[in-house]
Amino acid sequence: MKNQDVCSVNIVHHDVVNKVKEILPNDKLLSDLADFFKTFGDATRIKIISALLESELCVCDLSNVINSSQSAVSHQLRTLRQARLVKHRKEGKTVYYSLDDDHIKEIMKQGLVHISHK
Amino acid sequence: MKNQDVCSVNIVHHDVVNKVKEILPNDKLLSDLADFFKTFGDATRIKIISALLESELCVCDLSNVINSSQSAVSHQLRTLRQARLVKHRKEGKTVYYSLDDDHIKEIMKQGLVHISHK
DNA sequence: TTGTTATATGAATGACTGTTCATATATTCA
DNA sequence: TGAATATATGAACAGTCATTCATATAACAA
Repeated sequence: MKNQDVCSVNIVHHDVVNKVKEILPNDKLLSDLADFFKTFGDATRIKIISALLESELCVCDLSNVINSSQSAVSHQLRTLRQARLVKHRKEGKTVYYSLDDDHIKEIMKQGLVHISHK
Repeated sequence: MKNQDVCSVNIVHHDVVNKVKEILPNDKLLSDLADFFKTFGDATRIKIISALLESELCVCDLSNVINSSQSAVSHQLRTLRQARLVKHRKEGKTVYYSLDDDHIKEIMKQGLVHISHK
């Protein structure tokens, strides 16, 4: 299935491959990391996160700010909640969302720096 | 279509909404940012990036290190190339890939810190 | 209780994406 | 030139995902 069988015979750099294999984090961790970034990989969610960088907001406000339907926002907030990127508090009928963590701001900043440099 | 029509009548916080709307980056930038993060949002690509954090590698080495087929790796390298996350140099039949930019290491580090804290 | 409003959610749909398989290209070697 | 090897790529397929629509839930007000 994998081409290890084919390729292991003629690996170009045995030593480098082995060294990298040792240092590489395990699959579970890397898969979790991919899932974490995947959460940032959608325009609607990025807009929600960006908006929440500025201020706590309720669902209706959010849907207004980023110009998406209430349902779409609600679905994406669910995703963000499950990824533990946002937290929420309830006040009567209204639910207020905010960012869960300061790393998020840092990651967004790094991303912006990167794409601005290109 | 959007629920602005419904919701603008009874926005809970007019002032906050307007302030956030002003500060929020434009759609194009946020969309680019989402695309940037989307590139990190796949296990195969994260593995490739992680491997390249350690050392420059050719396609065959990469496919060995992360245990994926040569074709799958090649396809994902194309994606990473288009996102300008990796660069490559050719030496005979062999193509060596490496990370394009130091921001990438920083972003990976931040991501790891985040998921490790949860 | 009844009506209204804010939010959540399930189902359906269309679009997107990653892998595989087969094949093409390019380079080296005999 | 012909064979072998490293990499790239197009097509097809399967799985994933974001949105919409309809509806449910929950809280408040009359």
